[in-house]
Amino acid sequence: MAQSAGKNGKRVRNGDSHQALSQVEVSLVEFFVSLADMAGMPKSVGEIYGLLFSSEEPLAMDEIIAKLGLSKGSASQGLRFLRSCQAVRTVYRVGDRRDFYEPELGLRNLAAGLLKEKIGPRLAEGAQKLAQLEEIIARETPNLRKVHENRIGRIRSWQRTGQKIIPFALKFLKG
Amino acid sequence: MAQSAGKNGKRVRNGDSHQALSQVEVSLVEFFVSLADMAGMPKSVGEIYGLLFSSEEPLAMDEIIAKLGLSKGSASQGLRFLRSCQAVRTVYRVGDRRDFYEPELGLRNLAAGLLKEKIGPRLAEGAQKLAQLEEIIARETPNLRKVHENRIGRIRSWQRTGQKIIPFALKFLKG
DNA sequence: CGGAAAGTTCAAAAAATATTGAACAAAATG
DNA sequence: CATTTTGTTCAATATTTTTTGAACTTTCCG
Repeated sequence: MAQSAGKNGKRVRNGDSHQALSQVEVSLVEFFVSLADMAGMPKSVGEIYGLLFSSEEPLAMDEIIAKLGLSKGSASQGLRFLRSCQAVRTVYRVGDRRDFYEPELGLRNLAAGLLKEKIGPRLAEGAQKLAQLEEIIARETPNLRKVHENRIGRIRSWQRTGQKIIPFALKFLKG
Repeated sequence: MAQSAGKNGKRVRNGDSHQALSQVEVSLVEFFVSLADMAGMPKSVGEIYGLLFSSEEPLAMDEIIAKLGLSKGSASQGLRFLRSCQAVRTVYRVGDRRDFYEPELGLRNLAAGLLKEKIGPRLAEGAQKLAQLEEIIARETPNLRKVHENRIGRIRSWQRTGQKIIPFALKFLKG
């Protein structure tokens, strides 16, 4: 049977493949896929998080693969990414060699993970580039230097504002 | 001459093409290209904004094209995008048929523009999808429904938090 | 008008990104 | 050990996104 329904209602064949997802699963996966895409992450990452989010129980990689019809490679990389920003956690189960995954549900932790692991490093890079820029500007003629120093000052001010907001916003995200 | 230097210091040939950029211009363009990429925008958008940011005077499209070596198409679309989120403004000049562009420098305005024009609409979409989801869930068996309502509640709570933070952050961004 | 300058549009090409799957490693099992 | 299970890696492939440039519109100017 290609449309089997357990005790949990209608089942849907999505795309072309594999193990059926319920309507709710499909919708949640779509929801997180569009979030992922908004955040510039690969679709597969959204799919995986969405599936975990919709599941009461933690899932193992092979279950994720079966449900979403992803390749092993995608699943492995997607989970690696989600772990790396602490959007999912592994759960151990007695008598089962596989790693099970459950989603982080706290907005605060999700945001903090993303910030620390993904955004922070890039901002640091940016700060470094700015420093190099200062050096270059220092060697300019006084006239030009003035203009450029003014503009660079703008960016510095953006940075300061950002650094004031971030911890504040995180505090706001309690719960 | 391929390396001409005006009164404003060293000139650099970037990539392969066209009109030389100064070191500072190159660095600022690179800086904004990496920002753009962080924000999931095309490189050309970062280049254009970076060039305008580095320029004391507003620039016309053909000047941007000449300096960056972009195609007309990219320049036109890039500027359209930047206008659409109010990251650049057009400036009119007497006796010149072209539109000149200058960058918005206020972080507050930049953030507000992006939020209103690009992020807001997608969040609205998301809210709508959520509503559809509720309908689907309402038709589930009581057992499953309970689980899913709980999860959806999470997302709702994320939304509420987000909506509280945004205006607050914008106020923070004064200056 | 006729033509040139400014700018837009969009199909095709190029470049960047994500996904696949087969080969590999590590750990458990018997 | 040999074998199976679990998971990773990465070169090749597929997909998506960006860029290009030629055709087109519009406006300006003599």
